[in-house]
Amino acid sequence: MPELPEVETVRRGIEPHVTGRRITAVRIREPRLRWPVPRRITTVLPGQVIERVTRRAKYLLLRVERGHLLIHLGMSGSLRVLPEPCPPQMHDHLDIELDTGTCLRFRDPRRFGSVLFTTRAPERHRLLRTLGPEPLSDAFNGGYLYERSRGRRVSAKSFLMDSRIVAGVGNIYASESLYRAGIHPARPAGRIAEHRYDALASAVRDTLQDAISRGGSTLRDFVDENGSPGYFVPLLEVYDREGLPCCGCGRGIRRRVIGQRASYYCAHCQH
DNA sequence: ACTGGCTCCTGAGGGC
DNA sequence: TGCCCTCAGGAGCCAG
Repeated sequence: MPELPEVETVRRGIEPHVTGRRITAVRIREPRLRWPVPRRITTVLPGQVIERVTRRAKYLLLRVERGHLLIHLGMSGSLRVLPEPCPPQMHDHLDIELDTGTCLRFRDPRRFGSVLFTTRAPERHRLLRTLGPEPLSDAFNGGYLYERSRGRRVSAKSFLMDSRIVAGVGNIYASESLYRAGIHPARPAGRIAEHRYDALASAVRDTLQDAISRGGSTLRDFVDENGSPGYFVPLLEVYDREGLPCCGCGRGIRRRVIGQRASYYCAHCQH
């Protein structure tokens, strides 16, 4: 599933192909996503130039002249740059055709993704305005986490996955970061010392940054009709490794559901 | 203000 | 080989 590093990889992958390009047509084939794809983008977007592609949390933002297209990949969404027309397949929800003749195609079998359009400042959009700081920004640090966590009884893992606290840290990287920081995922967020939050903030940043670097080097070419939609196999130390030896102590990795989410950790190395 | 639980949907994977 | 059942998963939303 696309986590923040994959979304960033997708952003970097499509950026050179769409920036500065004028949209010639938008075709919606299957509007049913998490929210219906707004019909008006088929009339509003054509003629507009895509000025830049940015990311906020796991949302991709395509800035056009008179608004922003918000794209979320959900858990099975992908964006591909098609150099020339090719027949759409099942779950291909929409095409954004460009003046270069290339086509940006959005596909999402499980329909947890979304494609929305706003003419207002994107940070004011209801889905973006409640988001906490970006995990790779300076605003995200141990002191910030410590302050926000006082009095909170939720688990460290749920706390870290709360997008109002920090944006875009999903299930996989929450487990990985807590492991790196030596913090037990079920520990109440309000009962973690500040220096441990310093370690956690660094772990989150390093884990995501490592994965982004890996994504950048793993991808051959983003322009590929059949190939890679931007996913890659990240280097994971605990996620989905139940029963396998901990890289640190050799004891078995455990799996436990915390906050309705599978969590993986080492009971010996994390407290 | 917090917290936990529900929801959307499909494909993968296990059991038989 | 094939069918059926269960379930994971992002994250907004709602109820308590």
